[in-house]
Amino acid sequence: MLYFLVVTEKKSVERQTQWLRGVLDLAVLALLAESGEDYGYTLVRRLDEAGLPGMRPGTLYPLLNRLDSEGLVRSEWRAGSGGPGRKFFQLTGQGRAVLAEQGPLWTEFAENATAVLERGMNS
Amino acid sequence: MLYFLVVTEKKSVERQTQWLRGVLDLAVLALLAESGEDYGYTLVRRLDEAGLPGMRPGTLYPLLNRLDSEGLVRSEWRAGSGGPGRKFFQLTGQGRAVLAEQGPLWTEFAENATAVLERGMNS
DNA sequence: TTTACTATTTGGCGAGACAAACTAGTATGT
DNA sequence: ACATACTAGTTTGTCTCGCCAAATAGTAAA
Repeated sequence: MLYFLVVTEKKSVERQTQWLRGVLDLAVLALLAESGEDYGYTLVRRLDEAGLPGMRPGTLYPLLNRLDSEGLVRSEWRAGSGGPGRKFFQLTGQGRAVLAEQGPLWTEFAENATAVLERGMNS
Repeated sequence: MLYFLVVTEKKSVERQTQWLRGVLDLAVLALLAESGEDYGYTLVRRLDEAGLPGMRPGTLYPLLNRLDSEGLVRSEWRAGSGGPGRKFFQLTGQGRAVLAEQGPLWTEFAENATAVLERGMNS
């Protein structure tokens, strides 16, 4: 019974991380748009607070570098005030454009998916 | 310029297919809950009508078999009235339980993600 | 018998998320 | 001085799942 609980809980976590696929990068762009700039470590916290928990460094940092090499963000090393150096990221014009273009598409998709699930659950 | 258009359009499509990860199976369970039973070919159409377009047979059929082997649906071959045989799927109790448990989690996740994106877009 | 529509199967590919281990700078308590 | 803990970022190998393409086949209409 405990085993069952553990398994289903693990499965839920795995599923939620699947859900992040494809929208995590938009979420990061959105957080950068909101704060002007930020670095990886605190972005993890902000994602967590925003209800998108469980981000691992091995997920976020490669993503940030990917966004960088795609030109959606730019990065700059700065000395850390208390702690090691930090790589600050900020949105580029291109990044802002992608966010403006893809954000509404996500909203629409999410609404459609939610509608399907709720119709199914109420039958 | 045309090249650019083609590329960004392709990227959008790619992104939307990423969004399906982890929720496509719930959507299929929901459609089966709604209709009692159904088979692959028409599920593609129903997904399309529900705003989750572009499903390929190479995606849906393996998914249905996965759900079958996980015990979330059960399947039965029946002769097709006009056309080849059809493999009908219907929800099991376990499938219904998974839908009831995971569906609300999706709703919550989708709302959180949407909120983050919208805060980002309005700043 | 050719064409078109319906229906399912199979195989290979690739993006990206994970876990885990690693490097390192700073701060705190003893 | 030393151990410990916290902050910060990197690297590597593995796995899932959705994609594309192509094969297989039954039925129906021309």
